[in-house]
Formats: sequence, C-alpha cells, structure tokens
Amino acid sequence: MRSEAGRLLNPSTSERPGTAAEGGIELSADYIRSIRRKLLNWYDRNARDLPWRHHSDDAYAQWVAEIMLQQTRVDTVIDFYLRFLDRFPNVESLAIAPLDEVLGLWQGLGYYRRAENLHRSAQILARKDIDWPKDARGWQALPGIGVYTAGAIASVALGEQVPAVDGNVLRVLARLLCIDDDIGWTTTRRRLSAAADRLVPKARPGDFNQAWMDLGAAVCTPKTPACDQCPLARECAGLAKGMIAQLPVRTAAKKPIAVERVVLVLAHRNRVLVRQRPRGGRWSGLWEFSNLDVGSKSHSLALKELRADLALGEGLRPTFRGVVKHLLTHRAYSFHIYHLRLPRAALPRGQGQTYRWVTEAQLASLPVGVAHRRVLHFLTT
DNA sequence: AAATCGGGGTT
DNA sequence: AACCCAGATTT
Repeated sequence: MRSEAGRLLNPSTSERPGTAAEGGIELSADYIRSIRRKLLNWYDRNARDLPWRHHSDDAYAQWVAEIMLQQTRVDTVIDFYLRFLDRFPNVESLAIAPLDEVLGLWQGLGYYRRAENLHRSAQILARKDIDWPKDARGWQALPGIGVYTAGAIASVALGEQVPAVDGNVLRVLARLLCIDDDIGWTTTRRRLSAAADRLVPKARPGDFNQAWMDLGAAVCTPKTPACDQCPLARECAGLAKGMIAQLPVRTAAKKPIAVERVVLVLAHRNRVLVRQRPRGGRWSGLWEFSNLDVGSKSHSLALKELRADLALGEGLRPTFRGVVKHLLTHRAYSFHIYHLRLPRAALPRGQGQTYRWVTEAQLASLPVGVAHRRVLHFLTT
C-alpha cells in the first residue's frame, strides 16, 4: 500500500510555510483537506450515541459533561451525567443548590475539586458577575475550565473554530504526524496543539473535535490500534514509517507511595461518628471515619493517639475488622479498620473539624469517598 | 517541569 | 501490575 503521508507531510508542499513556528509541524492544504473530509465522513457513520450529544446546542449540558469527562472514561461518566442533569437541568438550579448535594451526586466520580469549581462557576454565572461566555476565551475564565475544556464547549455548543486537544488527540496526532518526542513535554504539546488548530475546520468544528476522540477510543487505541480499520491510515505518517508500536512516547509514571492508616469507627447504639474533611486536600468536603497515618508507629499506638485526639475518654479495646485497600494515582492506601462501641455519644471538642453522629440512613445521604464507603462493609455487626 | 488531585477499566 | 483515561491548578 502506497502512503500519501510522506508526500503530504513534505514541507515543500505546504500552502502556508510561513505559519510554521520554530519546530512547528508543516501541513499541506491538501493534507488538511483530506483529514477533515475523511475524519468527518468516518464520524458520520461511527459516532457514538452519548447523552450529551443530544444537547449539542446547550452549553451548560456540554460544560457539565466536559467537567465530568476530565481524566474520566466515557462509560464511567454516563450514569453520573444523567443523574446530575436530571437534578440540575440548568445553571440556575445548580447555583442555588448546597455544595453537599452537588458533592453527593459526584461521590464515586473522583477529583472532587471539579464539583466545587463547577458549583462555584455556576454561582458566578447565575449572579451575572460576568456575562455568559460567548467564546472559548470566555469559558476559560471560569474556575475548573482550562484550554481543553473551553475548546470543547466552544466548538461543540457555539460552533467556534477552536481545537480541543485531550490525551486522546495527543496520542492520535503523535501517530498521525509521527512525532516521537515525549508527549508529556510542554514543547511537544504545543506543537501538536498547533497542528490540531490548523486541522479543525470552520464548518462542524465540534463534530470534528469529537471525531478525534471517538477515533482514539474505537480505532487508535493506546495499545494495539486497529490501523486496518482507520479512515486516516493512508494519511498516517506513523503507520507509513512502521512506528505505530512505539508511538506515542511518554515517560513512565512513578509508582504510588504506600500509605498505611488506622481507621477508628466509633459507634453508639445505631449511630457512628463521622467527620467532614477540610477544604483543599484529598476528598475535599467529603465525610469519613476518624483515621490517622500509622507511619512507623504500631497500630495500637496510632489508635491511642487517635483516641486521644478525639478526647472521648477511655472505653473498651477496639476490635480489628479488616483492611480496605484503595489505590490512587499517587498513593496506595491501606486502611486498617478498628471498631469500638462507646457507652456515650459525645462529640469531640476543639478539633477544628465538623463531627456528626449519624445513622446508616443519614450517612447514605452524605457525600463519602469510595474507600470509606467500603469501610461500612466491615461493620455489619 | 513537577506535584497534586480519584477511581476504575484494559491489557 | 502497568497504563491511562474528553485535565486543571498549584508549586
């Protein structure tokens, strides 16, 4: 099979050589035209049927979808999205809701700062502190919206001719243009973004951007891409040079740091003690059982410190109930669960944290991270 | 440029 | 067990 990639990528055939910056990727007008036509053609026949694609003109609906989709797979998002839009169908309903309820709909989805920023941005817009964004630049002024998300919203909902370069597009473009620099580097991302910017058409920019994503999800997958089914195979420089298996180049992620914690679940009658996590860190604003880093201490000493912090007096000895392992990108947690029934239900004093004694039903309505939700399975008695 | 911020599906 | 996902923000 004779590839067009070599000829079409040749700088000498580029229509606008002057636009290429230092180290920029030259794309001929013919090449750009080919990519646009073939990718959109493929998309017309292969586009996934996704909930937010039924509201393409609704910037709010696109916005919510794009925030949820940050670093999160489509299949994971769908159910969260449907529930969220059912409860908050527009920016006004979201703006007047308490953050706890927003977090409640977000629990299990991760990166909870996204929910805070979404809520905060909704309030900014509902209060009309700023005008409703009319382009990508306007969207990017809101907290939680970066270059990618702004481009996605503006291209899909507003029809603006801007790219939306996510991890998918970086991978596909690195292969298509045979870029073997580390796609983690700022310089590489800048070059690929510049290429994406030149490729996005004036007509149907939103469909075009989404077509990259569908292609990346269905054909140009991270491992073993289906090049024999790819509509851009003839334009793919990586394929022509036999480099697909090596592309994209990316430095390996570091291993997560192991963290061991003791969890002390205090119970009184049918209630358990929970506390709300402080703003800003992990699981910001979510509820959890009292827990403490073990570090180099023994479990019994860590538990003793935890009980001293809670200042709930002496009681019986906590009983060990099991371990919840919870893996994050940068941390590998193991929560060692201990259970202790108290004769009295007093609230800890002077901890600068919000504590509550709650029934199981009440706990169900509070936002709790996945790890501490799993702790519940160890407390059946 | 590197670290931080969740959780889960694929390979 | 490694990889990576419709990234943004802070350091």
